[in-house]
Amino acid sequence: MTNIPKTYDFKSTEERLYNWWEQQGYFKPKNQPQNESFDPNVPTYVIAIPPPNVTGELHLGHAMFVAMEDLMIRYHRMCGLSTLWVPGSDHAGIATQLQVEKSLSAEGTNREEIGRTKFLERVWDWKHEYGSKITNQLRRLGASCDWDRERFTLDDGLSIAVREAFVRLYSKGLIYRGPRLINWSPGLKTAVSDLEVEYSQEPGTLYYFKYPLKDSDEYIPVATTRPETILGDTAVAVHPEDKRYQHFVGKTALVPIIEREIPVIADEYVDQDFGTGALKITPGHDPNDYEIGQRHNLPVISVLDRSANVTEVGGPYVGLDRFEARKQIWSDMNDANLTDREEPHMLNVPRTQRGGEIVEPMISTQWFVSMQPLAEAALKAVKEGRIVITPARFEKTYSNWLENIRDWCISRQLWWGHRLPVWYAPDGSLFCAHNEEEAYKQAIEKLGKEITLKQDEDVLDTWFSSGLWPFSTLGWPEETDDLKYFYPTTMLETGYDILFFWVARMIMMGIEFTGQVPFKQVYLHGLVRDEQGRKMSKTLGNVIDPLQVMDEYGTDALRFTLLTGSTPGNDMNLSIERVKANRNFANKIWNAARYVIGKIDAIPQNDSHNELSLADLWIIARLEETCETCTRLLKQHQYSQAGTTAYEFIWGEYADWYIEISKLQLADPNTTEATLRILVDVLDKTLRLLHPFIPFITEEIWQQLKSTCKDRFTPENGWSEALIIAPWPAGKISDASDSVANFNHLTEIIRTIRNARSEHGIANKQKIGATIITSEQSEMISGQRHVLVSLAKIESERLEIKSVDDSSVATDISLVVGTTQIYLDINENVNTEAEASRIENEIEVLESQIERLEKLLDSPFADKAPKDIVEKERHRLTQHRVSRNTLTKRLEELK
RNA sequence: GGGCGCGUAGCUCAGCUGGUUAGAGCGCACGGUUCACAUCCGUGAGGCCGGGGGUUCGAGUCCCUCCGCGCCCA
Repeated sequence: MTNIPKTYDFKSTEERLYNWWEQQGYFKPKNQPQNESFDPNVPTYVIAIPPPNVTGELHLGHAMFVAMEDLMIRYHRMCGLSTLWVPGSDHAGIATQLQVEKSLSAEGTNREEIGRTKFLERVWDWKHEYGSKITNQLRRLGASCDWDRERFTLDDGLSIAVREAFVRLYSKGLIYRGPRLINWSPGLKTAVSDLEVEYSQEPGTLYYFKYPLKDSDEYIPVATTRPETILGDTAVAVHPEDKRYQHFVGKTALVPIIEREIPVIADEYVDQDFGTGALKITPGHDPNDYEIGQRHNLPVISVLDRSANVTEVGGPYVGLDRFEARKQIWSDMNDANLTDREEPHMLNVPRTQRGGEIVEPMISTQWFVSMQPLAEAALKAVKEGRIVITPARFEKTYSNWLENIRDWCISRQLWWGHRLPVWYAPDGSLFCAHNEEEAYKQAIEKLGKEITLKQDEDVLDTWFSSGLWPFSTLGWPEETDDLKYFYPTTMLETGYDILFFWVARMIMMGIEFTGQVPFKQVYLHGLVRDEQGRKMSKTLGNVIDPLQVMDEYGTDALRFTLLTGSTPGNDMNLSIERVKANRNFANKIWNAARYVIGKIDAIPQNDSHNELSLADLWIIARLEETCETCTRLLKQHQYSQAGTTAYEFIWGEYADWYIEISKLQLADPNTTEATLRILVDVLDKTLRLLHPFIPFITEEIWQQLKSTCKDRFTPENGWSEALIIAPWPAGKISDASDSVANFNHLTEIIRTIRNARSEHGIANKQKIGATIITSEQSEMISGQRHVLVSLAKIESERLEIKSVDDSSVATDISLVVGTTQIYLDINENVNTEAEASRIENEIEVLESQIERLEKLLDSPFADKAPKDIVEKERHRLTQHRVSRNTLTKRLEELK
C-alpha cells in the first residue's frame, strides 16, 4: 500500500536533512542586520556555544550541551524569534600544546629544539587538520548553529578582543605583575590558576621530628608531611596560648642539617591539636605558610626550582628531585638523631587538572587580574535578577565563590595562546599596548630614544579569551551591527562544572567591557556518568562514545535520552537500554505516521461533513492540553518533563487509542474525511512539539506528511517549507473536559473488560457477550458501541446497553467501573466459586476504601480543605458505594 | 570546617508552588502471527517514597534530626 519502510532508517535521513537545513539557510537568524528587510525590533534568542577544544574528540558532555541548546534554539526558532546560535571552538592552550608536543616527541624532537615560530606553525597545521573534526561531530548531533558566524578563540578578531580587554584592565590598574606564591606545574613548566588545581585525598606520612634550638639542648617537636621543605623553613610557629611551647617564642631555631637560624614565632593559625602543635613555616612552598610569612615579615626561600628540584639553598641536596630529597633528608636527619617517628596520614594532595601531577606551590613572577572589583558587579547582576541561574541553588554557589574570590593568575609559560600584549625595554620598563607599534610609540614617548622592545614570552590563560566569548564572537570591541542587535545574548547553557571557570568570568568580563550582562539566563546541566553513576574515564574503560551510540541507535534516540533522562543541575547515569527504548520510540512515531500517510493515500477524498465523535473531541482536547503543557514546561526549563509529556501523548493516547478507533471511523465513508483530518492535525502538531527534541525523524516524517496531504489537508497557517521553521503549537487549556471525562470512562470500561478476559485466559480472537448497565452514562456508552465491540472484542449482537437494572442478567463475570455495571458472558463454564471469591475480594477493597473516605469526610478535612478537593472525595465515596452495592447484589445472586 | 545534592518498584530514574489510591523505561510473569509498528500489542505482579520526630485537615513533597552515598569550596 505504501513504499514507506517498516522501520525508521536514520542512517539515510540524518545527514541528508542536516545538509538540506543548512543549505536552505534555516540555521541563520530569520532577522539579522545583514538582511535588507532587517527590523531591529524583532526579539532575539541568542546562545553562544560553549566552545569545545579545537582538537578535541566528541564526548557525551558535548552531546549533552548540543542536545540542550539545540532544543532551546529550535523551540524559540519555531516560536518566531530571531534565533542565533553562535558556534566556535577554543584553542585550549595546554591540551592542544600537549598533543602537538606528543607528536613532536614521536619524531624525536621537541618544541625547544624547533623554536617558538616553527612550533606555532606546527600547532596551526594541527588545528587546520583536526579543527573541523569536532565541529563536524556537532553537526552530526543536529546542532542548528549559524556556521557562517563560526569563531575560534585564536582567530584575528578574537585576538584583537583579547588584547583590547587586557589593555583596558591594565590601564585601569586591574591587571598587575609581580612575584607571588602560585601553583606551579613542574611537568608542564607553567603556572596554573587556583581553579586548575584539584585536591585528592591520598594516604601519606606525617613525619615527626625535632627542631633544634640555638645554644640549647632543647628542641621543639614538629610534624610535617613534606620534610624536603624543611630546607626552606624560615620560622617555627606555635600557638600563642600553647602552654607547652610559649616559652620558646622569640628564641632561635636551627634548620636541621643546614643549620640556618630562624625565629620561633607565635601565630593563631597554628592548630594545637594537629601533629605536635608546632608548625614549621615554609613561605616559599605552602600557601598557608606564605600568609603567615607575610604577617610576620618572614623571608621567602625557594628551595625547589621550575623542575621541582632542590635549589642551591638546599646545600647538600642541590639538584635532587623533591621526592628524592624527601627520602634523603629524612634519612640524614635520622642519622643526626633529629627524627622522632612516622605516622600514616591522609594527605590533601594538590594535582593539576591537566596531567594530574603534583602541583608545587612556589614563588614566581606572574600576571594577575584583581578580581574583587569585577566580582562585585557580577554578584550584583545575579542578586538583582538581571541574570537568572537555573537551577536556582547554584546562585548560592556562585555568590559564595565570588564573595571569597582571589586574584586570578592569567600568565602561562606556554607557546600556544594569546601572547601577552606587553613589551619590555632593555631598562626593564614595561609597555602594555594593543600592538607592537603602539608599544614602541609609548616607549619613545617615555624613554625619549630608540630602543628595542621585547614582547613578554608568556601567553594568557585560555579562559581569559573564553571569558570574552559572548561578545567577542559578535565583533567586540567593534560596535558591529551583530553586537548591537544580538547582544546581550539570551541564554548561557553549560555544565555546572565550569560555573567558576567560565560562567562567572564571562559575567565579570561582560559587565566590565560592555556595561551589560553577557546573557540573561544561565542553565546548568549535570554530568553524564555511566550506568552505575561512575565518572566515565579511559582507565575505567567505561567511556560511552556518542558517535557509536548514534551509529547504532540514531541521533534522535541519543538526544531524547539525554534530554528526558536528566533534571537541571543533576548528574545523569546514561544507560544504553534507555537509548534503545528511545530508538523504539522513534520507530513508534514512524509507524504511526506510516499508518496515517498510508490511509491518506488509500482513501479517496470525499466531502462528508460528520459531527465529531467522542474520540475525535477527546484527542483534540488532549492535543491542545499537551501542547499547552509542553509549552509551559519548556518555558519553565523543565525540558525533561516536556519531552516525556509529548512521548506519553503520542504513544499512550494517539497511537494506543485514537489510531485504533480511527480504524473504525475510516471504515465508514461518512466519517473518513474528518477522521483523516484529525489524524493529520494531531500528528502534525505532535511532530512540531517533538521536533526540538528529535529533529531528524520529525522533519523526515513531516515532509512526507506534507507532500501526502498537499491541498487536501492543510494546517491552520498552511504548510511551511520545513518543520524546523514551522510555527510552534502553543495549545490552550481544553474546554472539552466532558469529552475527556467520558472518553476516560469508556477506556476504563474497556480496560476492565480486557483485564477480565486476560484473567480468564480468553483467547484474543474469542468474542464474548456483554451487558452494560449504566444510568448516568447510557447515552454516551450507547454511542460508543462500535468502539466497545472492537476494542474489548465483544460480539456485536451480544452487546446490550441498558439504562436501568430491570432484570437479572445471565452472566459469568460481574464488573463495575464507577457507576457502570458490566456483565460478561464468556461462553465458558466459569467456576462460580472462584467468581464469588473474586467478587468478595473486590468488595473487600471497596469496603476499606469506603471506610477510609467516610472517616476522611467526617474529619476536619471536610471543612478545612478546599471545596473542590472535598467534592472530589465525596464523589469518589458515592461511586464506591454504588459499586459495592452492585457487587454485593451480584454475590447474593451467585449463591 | 563551610555549602550543596542524592537516597522512591529488581535496575536506571521522574514526581513543579503540599491535596489524600506514588509514575515511566528496562527487567520479570501470562497471553497474542489479520492489513502502522514483534524496535510491537494486551494483561499483570512488584513500593511502610533511607530511619525518627515535627508543622498541617492532609507530607514522597515543608521544617528538625540521625544514617548512608556523592560533589563543591576552604
